[in-house]
Amino acid sequence: MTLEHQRRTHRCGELRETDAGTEVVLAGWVDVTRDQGRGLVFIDLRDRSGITQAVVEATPDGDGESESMRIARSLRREDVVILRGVVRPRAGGANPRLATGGIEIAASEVAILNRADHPPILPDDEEAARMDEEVRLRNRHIDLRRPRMQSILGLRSRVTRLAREHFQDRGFLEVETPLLIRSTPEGARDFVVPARLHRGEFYALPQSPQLFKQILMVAGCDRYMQICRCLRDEDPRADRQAEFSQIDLELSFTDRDEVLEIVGGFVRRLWKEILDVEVPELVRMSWADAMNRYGIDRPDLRFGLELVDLDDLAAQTEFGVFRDALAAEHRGRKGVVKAMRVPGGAASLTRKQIDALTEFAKGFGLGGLPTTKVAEQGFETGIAKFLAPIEAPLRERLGLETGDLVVFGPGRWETVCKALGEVRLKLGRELGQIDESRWEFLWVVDFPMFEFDEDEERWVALHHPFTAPLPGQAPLLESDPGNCLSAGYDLVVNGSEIAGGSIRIHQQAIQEKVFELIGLSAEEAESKFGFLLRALRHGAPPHGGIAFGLDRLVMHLAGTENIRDVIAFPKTQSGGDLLCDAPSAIDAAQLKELGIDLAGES
RNA sequence: GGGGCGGUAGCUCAAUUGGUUAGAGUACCGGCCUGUCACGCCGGUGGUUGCGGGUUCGAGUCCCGUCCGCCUCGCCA
Repeated sequence: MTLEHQRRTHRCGELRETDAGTEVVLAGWVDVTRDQGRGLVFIDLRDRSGITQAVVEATPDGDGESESMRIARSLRREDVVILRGVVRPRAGGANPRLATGGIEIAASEVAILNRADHPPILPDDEEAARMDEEVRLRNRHIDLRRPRMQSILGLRSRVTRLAREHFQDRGFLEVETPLLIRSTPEGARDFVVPARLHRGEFYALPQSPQLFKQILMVAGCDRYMQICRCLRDEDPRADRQAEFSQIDLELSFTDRDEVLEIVGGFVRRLWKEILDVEVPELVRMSWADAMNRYGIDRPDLRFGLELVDLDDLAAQTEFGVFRDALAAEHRGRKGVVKAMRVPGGAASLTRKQIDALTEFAKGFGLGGLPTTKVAEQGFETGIAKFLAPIEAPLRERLGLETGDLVVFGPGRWETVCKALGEVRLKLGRELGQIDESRWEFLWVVDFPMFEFDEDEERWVALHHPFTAPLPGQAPLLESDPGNCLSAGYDLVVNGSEIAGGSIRIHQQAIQEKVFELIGLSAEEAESKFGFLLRALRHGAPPHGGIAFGLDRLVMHLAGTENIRDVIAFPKTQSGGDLLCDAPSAIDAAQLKELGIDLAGES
């Protein structure tokens, strides 16, 4: 049998000095060749597992050019070849940069499985880092050959394998849920698919399997898991795609503590097995604490720069900005004054940087960003004169030291939290306060059930409208929905939300009440979510669950900040697939069959 | 929908105030080279400057429009 029809015996990253003397057959892509002249050609052969150097040599008596030598000299990058030879220690010294650097294959026979056209890009990690991502995405079949990308694909595969193993070992049943479902109100914009057999009607692609996994609980599945695709027609970000994956879980007869315990165990196992990092028992923080101290519902605990409440002290000053902020009231909530101590900030931040920070904060709705510097003799610059009367308690509360900068955020609570939270993150990054080697996990719990939507002038569910109130909080749905806490929870690592879920409403009456509060009439609720309400009537167990953002999880484990790096075939910011050039126009015949007329350009 | 940055050879980039035939590295093609591994040396091919329009004697460069990519605000139950 000729070489090109034989099977490889090893992969390109496997052979070591201990294999010396073995005859092997390797197949792969030509990474590069080094032609030393008529008598000697090196071939670096690459597959997913690594690179092995093969050598084609003229026979010592030099009886002219062999067929293998002729082929070897003709090889070009990314040609697909197979070769046979004997493993031997390197004659020319080891290459410490390769795992196989101690050996080489003395190739006796080389055959071409497939010639490659001149490749538009090369699968080189260093070049890829400089390359326009557009070019990489357009040539994804080559980009994915890079060692880094192969390694991430492998990592992602290990994560999904571990998830299936971990949860299925604990009684979770893997169940698939439909992709063509009913469009539902609330939440993100749906992707929509025309229904040929029902002219004028549409399926929606699922934003998540939420309702189906709840119905699986009603159906007695007890514990469900799925690695599923979710689709939300919203603008992407660096860590967000319209099409993404979740590790989706749901449990019956459970409570919040059990869910957090099970999920915490999985996360600790993941970090241990993938990164060999011991993650301690996960801490919990209330949403209110997170917002007040970090200005955000997913705090990055790798650094300080915490926000401190100053309402009482600010009220003792004559500073109009503080007094106005505190006097203002919005939807029953008084304005606040918060402050942040920036250690050493008086020296490390220039006037120009502070001005830029002010503009940055204004971008989040803050009226301004008063600051002052802490000197030996008192406060200097900025609003120092207003602060003089409260100097001693202010120093104590913020732990101020000479050389610090203090940043103040007066205004509506939501605005101050958002703006100072963003200022905190920006300063943390720019002042090099973030220890990239740390992993800071926490559960954020005790979310409010609702937040008020100023534009639509109605309550909207902070999590989703199937989230249950915390035990004992249900009466507040009637009396004070704005202060009713939910049984929702988010898992946060290093300021990034990697999982979120809740204990669900399993009683129809409470579900109807929540629908009513978010402005969904009984008729609408019945028409949009009737199948869920009907299920809740037919014996729904208490249940709850969670979903991991798989892509983001892999981003953290892989150490990348680009979600496209962890998705084999990602989309661009405008939702395009540059490899297959989707989306695209479709035939008039297809449109006709679907009963769709396109409106003219508007 | 808003804001910012970018688009010149296959790839990464350069091109003075608007001025000759748009250059370099690399890749690619040809030749040479028996221990390379970012191989080396010699020679060569390669351009709708994203696209369309305008100003100008003359546009990669200035103006208008548009497309595409990235970041970001809004949005993402």
